[in-house]
Amino acid sequence: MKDSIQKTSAGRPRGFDVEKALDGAMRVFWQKGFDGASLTDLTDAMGINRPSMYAAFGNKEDLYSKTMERYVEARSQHLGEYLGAPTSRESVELVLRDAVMRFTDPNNPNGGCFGMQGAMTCANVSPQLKEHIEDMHVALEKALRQRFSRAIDDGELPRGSAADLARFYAVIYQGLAFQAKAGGGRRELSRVVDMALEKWPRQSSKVSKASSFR
Amino acid sequence: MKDSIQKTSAGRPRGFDVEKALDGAMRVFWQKGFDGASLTDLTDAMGINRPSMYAAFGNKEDLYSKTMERYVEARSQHLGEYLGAPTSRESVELVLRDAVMRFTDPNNPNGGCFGMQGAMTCANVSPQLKEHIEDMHVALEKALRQRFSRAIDDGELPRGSAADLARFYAVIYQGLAFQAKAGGGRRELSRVVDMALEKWPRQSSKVSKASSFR
DNA sequence: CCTATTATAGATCGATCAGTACAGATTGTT
DNA sequence: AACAATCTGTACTGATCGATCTATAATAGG
Repeated sequence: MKDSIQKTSAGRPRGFDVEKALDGAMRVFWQKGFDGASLTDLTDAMGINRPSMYAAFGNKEDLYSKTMERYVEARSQHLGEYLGAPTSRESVELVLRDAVMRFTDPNNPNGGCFGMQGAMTCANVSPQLKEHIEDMHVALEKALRQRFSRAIDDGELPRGSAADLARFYAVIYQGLAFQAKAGGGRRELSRVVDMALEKWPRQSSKVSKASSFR
Repeated sequence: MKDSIQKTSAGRPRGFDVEKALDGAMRVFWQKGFDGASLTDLTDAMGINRPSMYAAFGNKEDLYSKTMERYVEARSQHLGEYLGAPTSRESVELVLRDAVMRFTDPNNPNGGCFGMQGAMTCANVSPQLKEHIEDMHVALEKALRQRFSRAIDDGELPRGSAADLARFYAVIYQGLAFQAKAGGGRRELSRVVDMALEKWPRQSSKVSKASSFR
């Protein structure tokens, strides 16, 4: 039989696209959270009915887990690219600029970050999934920290600053995600990124010039 | 009878403390979100039964609204004090330090900020309440902006920086709240506050000098 | 064609949801 | 003591929840 290669499995073929369905489910979970999304909401958005969903994905929590996985996979792929930039500062800037674009994407019905939405609404899921979601959020900070460590080795950054910088920009990232849901537009959030990469403004009376702030 | 002064209302007196009950409800809403919190969860935590809750607070959404009001009232009171500091920078520092303490308070079973939790889990509430929650979040940024405007008039800050600074520190605030839920400890978040009030670290070997991005 | 296998569709399951009816309990007023 | 008013506790409502049963449709291998 040599199955397992998912070749031509006998039987009626699936009448929907799994990834499209996951995208539909993600939209609903993103907008309503885990508890707020009902099976009716989900299957409607997925374009399938209940038994098809259960056969293909297991149950509601499994479906949630799979949408989350799909989301983080796409995200971490981009993250990897950005962290490949020559300097850590360029890397961070790429990450943050891209974040602003995504968080404020008008094509994205729900602003912000699906992963963060998940972390705030996963109170009623299994401990394992909860832990998995938590790990996911540490991933960004961890990736940044590794990138900054490399920058230290390269002489781009002073020693001992990797962990602090990683945490700082993780906070910026997450703050941007929330602010995007709270009315922050693309231009405004871009200014925040500018500032996060700059410094506290000089005293007024004089100066301002070099720091500029625009 | 000149009622309305809520004096000695005839009838059996209420057997519970309204504010204690609201605190119990807040804990549940904070942990589970609006959809995730069931009436059983809520009344258990409030120490009362269903009819008492409905008689005293209206319905689930009203209860949610009242816990939120109670939360923001306490918060805005402290905020007002902090913004009264001599300089805007002191004000911001007080706000952020206090935020870190609250977000990471071990007595607080749920980390982070209840208001932000609300913004992420209010998809299934009425549009009015949703709007009210949104306004609430703009309030911090607005208060900061006014404080920075005053600082500009005082000559503490360069002209035209109020809106940007307000948005920047609002992002920091909200990022801290989320990071507190994602494992960030008190020491780590305090370092982030330090950095938010400082500047990007100097280059180690040479410089990236004026390049400065953007 | 026949059988095995898998997916779809509608109906339905027990459990739980938010909300309430009703009877008893506790107060102030007369 | 009697009454009106208010709160509490139990049990219940219809609706909806997540999940499944059953029947039928569609495919592959024989």
